[in-house]
Amino acid sequence: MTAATHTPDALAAAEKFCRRRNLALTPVRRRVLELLVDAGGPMKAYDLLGALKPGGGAQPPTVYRALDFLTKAGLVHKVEALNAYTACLHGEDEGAAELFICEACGAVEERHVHAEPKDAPAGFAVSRSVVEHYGRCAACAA
Amino acid sequence: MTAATHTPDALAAAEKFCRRRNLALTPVRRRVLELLVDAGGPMKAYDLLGALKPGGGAQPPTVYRALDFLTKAGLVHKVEALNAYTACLHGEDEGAAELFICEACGAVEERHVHAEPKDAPAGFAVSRSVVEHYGRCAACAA
DNA sequence: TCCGTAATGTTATAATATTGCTTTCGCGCG
DNA sequence: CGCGCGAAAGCAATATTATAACATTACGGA
Repeated sequence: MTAATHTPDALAAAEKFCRRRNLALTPVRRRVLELLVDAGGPMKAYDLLGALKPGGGAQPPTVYRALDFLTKAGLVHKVEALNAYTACLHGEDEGAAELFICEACGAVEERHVHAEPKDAPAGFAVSRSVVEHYGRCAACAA
Repeated sequence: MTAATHTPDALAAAEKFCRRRNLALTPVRRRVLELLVDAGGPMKAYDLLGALKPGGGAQPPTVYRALDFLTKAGLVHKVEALNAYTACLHGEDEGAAELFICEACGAVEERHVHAEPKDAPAGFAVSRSVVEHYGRCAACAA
């Protein structure tokens, strides 16, 4: 079975989100999202792979395709500097995600930026931003 | 020979920078920096590797160690979302680097942020930030 | 000289990600 | 029903990015 400790609403919300947009939240995709939600923080693709099918049956494309779908849907973000992936629970389209990653406990907090960068080069049109702050969260402060 | 089209001052400045800090800008490190400066934009580690010793003699650790040194010295930045590396020519320690990367021509513009993020979670102490904006530069505007 | 340290060389392998092709499945339609 | 279509998943192979572990060299000081 797939019992889990996640906030029960998170997956239900994702399902509603997908249904409204006519996106197919298939079992594999749902399961990947569930693993990320339960983890409460970033996971590596190969850890997801291992967790997906403990027997070792799943292949890399399975998880990468699911992550690709979830990322495009906005339900997951890639943490670029960690090569990891984290669930995004806000449910609505927002500006660029800004991530605060605690290097001690691994927790990720997410904020959303609506403003364009103030100091962009003249004429530069931003289409996508990666903003990641590493440090220590309040609970892990030295 | 190692003739190059780089701004002649860039490497001289890097040498001065290292001398003042007692950092060893060895031939390999210098050559990697030179390749990045000449490229005028981000390069992948294995492209640097290929360019370092056309005969194929260089091994991955050679270039990764040089990049590690240059990154720590602040002379090179890793472009996280591209798994690439770009020369940083400003010469002095600054706040976090903020990169504007043109997806059409590959050019990278660099700015420096001195401010802490305004919307950090309470008590979060930032030690390092990754800020990368992707889009089109003025010259490549649609 | 002899040692200690920093840098580099060398070999192997780990970790991350993609390509290309096949198979399955649900669904609309004749 | 039976067929064909398209989306998703399975599967095998391989590409790309990065590191570990150990040997060798070069150079400065005791």
